[in-house]
Amino acid sequence: MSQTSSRLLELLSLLQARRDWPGSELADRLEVSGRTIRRDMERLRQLGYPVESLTGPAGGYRLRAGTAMPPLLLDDDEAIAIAVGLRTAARASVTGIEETAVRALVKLEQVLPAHLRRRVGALGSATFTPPAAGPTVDPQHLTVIAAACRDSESVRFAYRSRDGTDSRREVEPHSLVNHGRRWYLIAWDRGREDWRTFRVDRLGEPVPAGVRFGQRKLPAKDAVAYVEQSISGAPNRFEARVTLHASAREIGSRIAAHWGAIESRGAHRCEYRTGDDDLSWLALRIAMLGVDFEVHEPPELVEHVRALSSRLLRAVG
Amino acid sequence: MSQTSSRLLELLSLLQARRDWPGSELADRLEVSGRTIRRDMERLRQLGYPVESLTGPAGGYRLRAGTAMPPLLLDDDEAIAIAVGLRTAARASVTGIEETAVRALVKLEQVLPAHLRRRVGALGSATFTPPAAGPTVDPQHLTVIAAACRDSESVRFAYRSRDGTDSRREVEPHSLVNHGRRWYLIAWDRGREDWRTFRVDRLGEPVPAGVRFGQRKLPAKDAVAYVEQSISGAPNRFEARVTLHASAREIGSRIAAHWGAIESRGAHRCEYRTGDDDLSWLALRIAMLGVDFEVHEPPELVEHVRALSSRLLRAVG
DNA sequence: CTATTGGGGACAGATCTTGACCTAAATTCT
DNA sequence: AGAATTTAGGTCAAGATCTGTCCCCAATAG
Repeated sequence: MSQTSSRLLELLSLLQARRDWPGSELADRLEVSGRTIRRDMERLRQLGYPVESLTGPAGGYRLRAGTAMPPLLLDDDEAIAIAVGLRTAARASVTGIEETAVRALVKLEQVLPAHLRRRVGALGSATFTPPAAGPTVDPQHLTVIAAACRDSESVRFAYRSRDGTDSRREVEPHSLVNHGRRWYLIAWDRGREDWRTFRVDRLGEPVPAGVRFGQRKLPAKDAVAYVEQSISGAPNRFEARVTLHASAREIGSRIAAHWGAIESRGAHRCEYRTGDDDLSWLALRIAMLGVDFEVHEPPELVEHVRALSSRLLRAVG
Repeated sequence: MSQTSSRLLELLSLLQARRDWPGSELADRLEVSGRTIRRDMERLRQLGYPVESLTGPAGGYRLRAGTAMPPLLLDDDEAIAIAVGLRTAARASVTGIEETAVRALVKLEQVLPAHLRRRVGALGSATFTPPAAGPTVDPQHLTVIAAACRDSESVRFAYRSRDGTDSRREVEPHSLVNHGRRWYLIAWDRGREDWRTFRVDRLGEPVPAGVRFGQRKLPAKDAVAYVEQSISGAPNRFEARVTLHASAREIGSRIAAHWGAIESRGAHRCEYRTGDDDLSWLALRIAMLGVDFEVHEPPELVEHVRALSSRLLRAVG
């Protein structure tokens, strides 16, 4: 039944797997006549997929880039590569596509066969994460929560608040926001009967609670605004000010805009301002620039750099 | 024409965008009767997509994970997120999925609409790449070459050899191999009339030459073996041996296996061996572990760490 | 010029699709 | 327990679609 539909899908799959396909080969593979293949191409074109064709010997069909995305037909390995890629993109915190990456990840994981999911999990744990990078978010947590947001389903999880006390929460998730290298969950806390923001790196074992809920109105313009006003009272980070012995041009080409501001201080000097929660990570980020520098603020960073320096000296001396 | 096929695709798209869909809403949206929706679900199930359904109020349809990947129907933003994610996965050089990531990227880029490709390019340049990480590969180069390998199409590019001489090449690409944090292209060099391996980070402006060719037989067991025998004479890297002041367990949990070998030297000591082409990157990777250490080899690394230490000391006065 | 490959019109028979109507089963809410 | 809601699916008839065959045309590489 519906042989036509499945044949069209298979055709799309073949056209994505290789660039050029002679019609006769397609007819052979799909066990239909050449005439039907020509008609299928006509159908695909009518569906909006731009199929190019070349006549003559060495001719054939070819799927071009069009104006809209066609359905992607992936084999197992490709699906895994995409899942792994999206996980790192979701963690990146610099490109500005983290939230979209999570959305795509939710879509992918919803239909990802179980055996592939296991392989993704195994690969994910092999990724190199510098310990100085601060607490990292489990991509699995992100997808569970994002799925719950999308489907208006409440979630239960364990939470460790800033002061270290543990608790169990049941919330109605509203949205998941990436802000300043951190993920925040905005949700209505069922127990507290109020809105709360949770740092995703501080919650554990999120599980969908299976209870659907109606949308509540967020007491802010939008989710990002809410996060900003929630965390503004507790910036929880170090703001560094350093002078780099290099031109602003030279440095600017090597640093993404999200990572701090650069101001020129002459041909061979510039000032770099950047912030972070984690001193080690902050220090290394500056050291990685590979130029001489001077740390002005904060005093904790001065102390940290000094400690790092002596550790390195001990290492070789 | 072929309304059924396009409706099935739209149905798949809707089922991927949200989890639960009441049949009536689907019927409404697709402007068909409820009976047709039920029949479509039957069709999808026969095509192998596991559609779950719940009866009663709050019931509806839901696409579950099955045993095979269904076609992924992405919106523009999601496609971009996937492209960006795959680019970073292709560059990762630790997870072992780089080659698959490139293959998926080729598939995606072949059908990626032009306006989306521009957005991907813009985002890619905003990524943070530590300057100490050594020469990086342009993902665009990777996809051009991988596509040429897949489609047996020859390629032209500029190449700078190890000793710094520039040349233009026209080759018949055989395969693209990721080996030891580097990308290598194995190809038949048309000008030299022999097999060559090229480091992808040293080639520029690859363009498909439009000439198809027949497969030649590679003079080695497989592509990986060929790369290994080609580069074995020129390891071109530093091998570090350091003692870390921490237990092997503690360190092992923070380092991916690909990044080096760890051997226990008692409860509070372990030996770490790792290699790299770039001293800065090597030094920082060790420093990032956040524990005290001693560098034994190579002497260049000792010197480099000493220099880094004094730079840090200068930075804080 | 010739062989090869896609494009497509016409036709007939087979097959599929759809909505309408109806009954059954499962599940939630009252 | 009972009412309401939602999916499941059988049946039917009218209409649309699909397929293979046969045929000729246009473009292209060698």
